Amino acid sequence: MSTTQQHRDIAAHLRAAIRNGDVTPGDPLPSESELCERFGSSRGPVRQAMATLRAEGLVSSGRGRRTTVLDMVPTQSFDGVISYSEWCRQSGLEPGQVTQSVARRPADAALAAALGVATGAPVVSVFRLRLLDGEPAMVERLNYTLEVGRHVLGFDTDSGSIYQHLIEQGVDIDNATRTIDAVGADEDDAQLLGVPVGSPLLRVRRRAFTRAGTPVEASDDRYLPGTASFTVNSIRGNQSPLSMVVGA
Amino acid sequence: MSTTQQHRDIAAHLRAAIRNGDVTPGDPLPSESELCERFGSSRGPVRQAMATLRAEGLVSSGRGRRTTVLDMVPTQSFDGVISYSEWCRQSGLEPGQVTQSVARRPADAALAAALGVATGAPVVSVFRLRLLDGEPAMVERLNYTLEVGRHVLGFDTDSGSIYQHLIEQGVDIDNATRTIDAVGADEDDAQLLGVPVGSPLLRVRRRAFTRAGTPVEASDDRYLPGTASFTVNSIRGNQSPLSMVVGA
DNA sequence: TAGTGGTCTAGACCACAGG
DNA sequence: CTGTGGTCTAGACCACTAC
Repeated sequence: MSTTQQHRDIAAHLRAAIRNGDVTPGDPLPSESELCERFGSSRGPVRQAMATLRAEGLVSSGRGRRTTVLDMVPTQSFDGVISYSEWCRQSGLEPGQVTQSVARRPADAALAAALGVATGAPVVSVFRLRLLDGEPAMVERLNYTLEVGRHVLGFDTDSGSIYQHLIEQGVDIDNATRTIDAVGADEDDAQLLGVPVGSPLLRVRRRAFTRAGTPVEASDDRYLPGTASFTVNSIRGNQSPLSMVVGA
Repeated sequence: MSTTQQHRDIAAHLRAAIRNGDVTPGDPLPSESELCERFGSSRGPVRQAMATLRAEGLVSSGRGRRTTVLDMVPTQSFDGVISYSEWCRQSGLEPGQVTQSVARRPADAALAAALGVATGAPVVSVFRLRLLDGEPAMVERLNYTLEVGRHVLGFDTDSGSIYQHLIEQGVDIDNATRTIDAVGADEDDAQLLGVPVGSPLLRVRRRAFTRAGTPVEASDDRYLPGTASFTVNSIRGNQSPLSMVVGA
């Protein structure tokens, strides 16, 4: 929104050129001075646009070298990162959900630690089977602090995106951490997804925070293999925001 | 390396302050003008340092707001991303490897596509069990184009990092894409890792490229659950370089 | 050696959050 | 309102690559 920003225009223009195939992987992008002329701007906005593309994993650059196009890697908005419904829509697929339970209950030690509350403090938990184009795809276990979860208790969890609902209620969700690993299906997972107990599932645990750093959500999503995978692009000389760590 | 760079100094100083606990999650960082004074620099380098911290998921900022510290999230160098040995060392653990086979063989259709060569063209494949502090942790299947793989054929693959060796040979590895999902152990995996066939494993497939975009490596690593997981931090208003995609 | 991207300066205006 | 971070300008020098 807001007025047009040069660096966004420039980045969008280059992104489009890459996606259209006007410049193909391995080709150089126009030089910065050329882009300055073409967009009638100074070097600042051009460099900011380049930094964006670099962060998205679309291009690689370096001293003396021309900036070159890498293989196209899809990126994802924050909404798509945190909301299954939004992710489905961005992928052109139909999300669905079958609520198993919505409950206010006391937090066990692990959940309390994740949400930054005392053990036994009340939290709101949602347990849903999620569908992809009508087929079982993921088992979702959401847990919210009471302050946030109270907006969930009065919401029809079969109707769609809880995240969307929370944003509309003015809940401040600013950042999230996801931890990805593999687990075997437990009995609930197995029954809902229609696979044997112990079958491999891709587990994504998510913690979401306010701007001030207060935890608001701690969740556990388990995907059927083949329905979802994660892709990340790393470039030499960049620190990767994704890290592999030892242990569960 | 090279002369001291202000933006790196500033970023390093702030990173250290965060890790030392001088500023704790939720606290504001010094304002940009304050940092300009303290480091005797103009705003450019300060903003570049902030952009780095933001990309690393360490801080969150926005118009009018102070830049605030998020929970500390480990980041990873490109070397750590691509090299198991380097990752272990960064984690303070001892890497190990037991080579099962090193072979020059013709590529099947899938591998040929991944490496950008013709089906049946010769490639170099390495199959190793990797250890973490002496215990089985991961099954590694590496595949290189012939031009790169010829440096591997004469290398003692039980001695350590192939990536390190390739870099020393002057191989140009500039960027890599990792795709993460879950699979069941096949017979080879099961035997080497000491788990039943079908047990959940975390699979990381990696494709590595030169600056010009030529594929050089296509690999498949399968981790025992509990030995490795991935963590990523996402911030509202940023595009995430990690994306979740439909399908295997 | 010519041109590139990386770094830096010293200014400026604006949108927005907070008191 | 004041101060913040976001955006932008118009210059400059340097390290490096490719020729």
